[in-house]
Amino acid sequence: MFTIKVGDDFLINQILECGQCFRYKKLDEMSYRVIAKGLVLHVKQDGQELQFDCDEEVYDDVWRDYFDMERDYVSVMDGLRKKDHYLKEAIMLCHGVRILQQDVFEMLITFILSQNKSIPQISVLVDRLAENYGEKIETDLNGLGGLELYSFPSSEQMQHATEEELRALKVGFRAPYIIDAVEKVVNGSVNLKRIHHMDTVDAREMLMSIKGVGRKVADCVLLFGCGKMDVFPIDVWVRRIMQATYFKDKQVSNSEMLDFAESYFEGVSGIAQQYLFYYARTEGIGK
DNA sequence: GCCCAGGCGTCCC
DNA sequence: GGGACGCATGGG
Repeated sequence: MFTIKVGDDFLINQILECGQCFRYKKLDEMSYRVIAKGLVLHVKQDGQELQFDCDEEVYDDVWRDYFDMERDYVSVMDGLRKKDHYLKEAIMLCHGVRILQQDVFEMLITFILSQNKSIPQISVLVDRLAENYGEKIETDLNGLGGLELYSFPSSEQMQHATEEELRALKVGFRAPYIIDAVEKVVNGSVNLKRIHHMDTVDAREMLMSIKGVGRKVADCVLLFGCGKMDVFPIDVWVRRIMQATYFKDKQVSNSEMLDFAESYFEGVSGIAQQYLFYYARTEGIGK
């Protein structure tokens, strides 16, 4: 057990439920189980106290980075709040959201799966891939009652997966996309070891060489798996809220929206996107 | 049965 | 570059 103090820029429920993470389970009010980095974590927040069921060393090695603890979200929010009343209201409700630093390969496959799926359905598919290709996680936790948990597979663990196998897991038309992604990652033409150090534009171009990876999926991978804060994934929800706010009086294309976002949000468009996304979903904007 | 879901590839202009 | 359409599958 390890406990730290957090400010009001950290709300575990908002962080996990804002649509970036697909491998958590709510156990109780502000209490969750998360599977990430080949580990199971139980985390609970009680006001300013954040409790991890691990020791300090594991926190320092794994979870500090995962929860993006070194980034100053207070400053980011201060900058964004000043810009307009939409951001001000979004941040008032979503001030506890942070961008998780998740595994790149997991994000790649997860967001390939995400197309034309609802968020709960994506979780089902991700779990199914983990159960079939990942490793059973050994835990010494009490109260799991025989529950088996599986880590998300590495590219190596998936490299012999076949299209028929994947279709049997009900990934549908995304099966060949996953095959192509695994192949390119394994053979190195998409180098995920180097991607963190690459320029956003180059990294995006590399990801988009994979069949089934377009601008939106690539930008989600860059944001949630590579720490690139200067991207702006546009999905149906972001499109709705952007039309309802910054582009009230005219229909705009995605590229117009992107041009606007990348200059207006000044290098933290990805974080702004996440506030707007969570805000749009919780407030049901455009629905 | 119909529509929609964190889109994308293909075809066509 | 941009619009129309098909794509597997499941839920409402």
